[in-house]
Amino acid sequence: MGRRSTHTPQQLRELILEAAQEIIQSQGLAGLSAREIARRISYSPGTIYNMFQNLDDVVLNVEARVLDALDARLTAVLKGDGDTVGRIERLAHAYLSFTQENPRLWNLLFEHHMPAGTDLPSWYQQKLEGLMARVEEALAPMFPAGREADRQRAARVLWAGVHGITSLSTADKLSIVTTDGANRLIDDLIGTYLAGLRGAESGAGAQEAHSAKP
Amino acid sequence: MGRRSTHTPQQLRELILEAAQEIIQSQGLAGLSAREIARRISYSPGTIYNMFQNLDDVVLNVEARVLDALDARLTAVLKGDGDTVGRIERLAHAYLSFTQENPRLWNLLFEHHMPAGTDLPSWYQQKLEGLMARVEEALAPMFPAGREADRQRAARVLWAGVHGITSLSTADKLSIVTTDGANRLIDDLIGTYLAGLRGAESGAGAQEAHSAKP
DNA sequence: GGTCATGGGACGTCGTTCGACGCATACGCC
DNA sequence: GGCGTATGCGTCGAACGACGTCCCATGACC
Repeated sequence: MGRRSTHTPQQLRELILEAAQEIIQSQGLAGLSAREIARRISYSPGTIYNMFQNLDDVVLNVEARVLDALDARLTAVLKGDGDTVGRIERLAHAYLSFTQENPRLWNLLFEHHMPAGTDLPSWYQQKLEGLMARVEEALAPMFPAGREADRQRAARVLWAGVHGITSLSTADKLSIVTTDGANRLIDDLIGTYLAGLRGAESGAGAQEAHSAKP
Repeated sequence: MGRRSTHTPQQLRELILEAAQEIIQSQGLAGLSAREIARRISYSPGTIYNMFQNLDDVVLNVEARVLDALDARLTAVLKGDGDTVGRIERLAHAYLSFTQENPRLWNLLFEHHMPAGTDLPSWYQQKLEGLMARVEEALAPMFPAGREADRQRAARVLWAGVHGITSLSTADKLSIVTTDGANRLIDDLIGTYLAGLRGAESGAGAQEAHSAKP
């Protein structure tokens, strides 16, 4: 069979990723197969291997799309204004909504592993750091200059905490009945943790939450 | 080939689960196959289907063993005494150590999903609640009688928070370099969250879900 | 001798490879 | 410029080994 010239290589890549994403979205990673992708885009399985190294490579690129979509969502939410706590809560709830709207795509990020011996590509790590940067950004007003390390740690703790609540709740492993439960837990985490942060600050006299340092 | 009578059904089950656990431990869930289990225990693949419904069933029972092992570890850690915060931190670090010693077994709990339409069995949910009960237990001294709902929420938030840190850290998705990083984040979470709890208590006499922000 | 655990082949699936095919393009020739 | 041929390479689909699962003749135990 000769070349078709119906799609440019770039279009073909997108076609494959789009199909793969749809399959994962509706049937989970376990439902993904090279043959099923090929069927959907009316190409043969072999063609996929012209564009990607293997199925893992396809999956990794779908993950990239998911991370981008999540980042877009968080970025949009940060556009509005409001007090610091409110912004953080909006971020967290946006994260939770995203995972609830796209549970299988989000699960993909954690159930798919690189074959042994190969690390995550650096662009992947950069996308992760970009997400974390959103939290640090929202957290910035609470930390005076010079406390970047503290801000970074707080951002990671909150990010991981929200992730944990989200993860256990979508996996149905937190003994939570309602969706609302996860939202409440997130508010509790953020409210209480930030209260603890402020308490430590004022208690130690090192810094004040919202006021400028003398 | 006739019956062997070299193993009782119960022994055979254990043999299968043991082999499956070893495979997952060394190669991850993706490396597990009925044929590989059969090879290791010197039975044929068909025999596995006499003892278990299918491979998912085998995996689910391996998960049960992992949950039991984790529970035993947490229980042992709670035996000692110390102040409340110390006990909680010991719990959390025990959880983290367990996941670091058995990363693939622990991952199993989250990368394996029930086939669509079937829920987690109730005994599985009970094991999860048993784990959560450990946290509530350690948290008990901080809550007066009548605040069981608050204690339950705090336990879930802390459990999920530690889980999130652990999860992202073992998946290498928290931009953490050292193992020590995860430990520090956990201490920060517990210390700061509990400080926030205490602040809310002394301020309002009792904490409330959303009003924890002063 | 009857029961039934067991072995192992069968079926349809999978990921991945690879050589043959034939379309799109480039070139040679008139 | 037009036409025929040669070349390159995108594409197909068969092939391979491994997979989950099913099935039933077999033959070891009671």
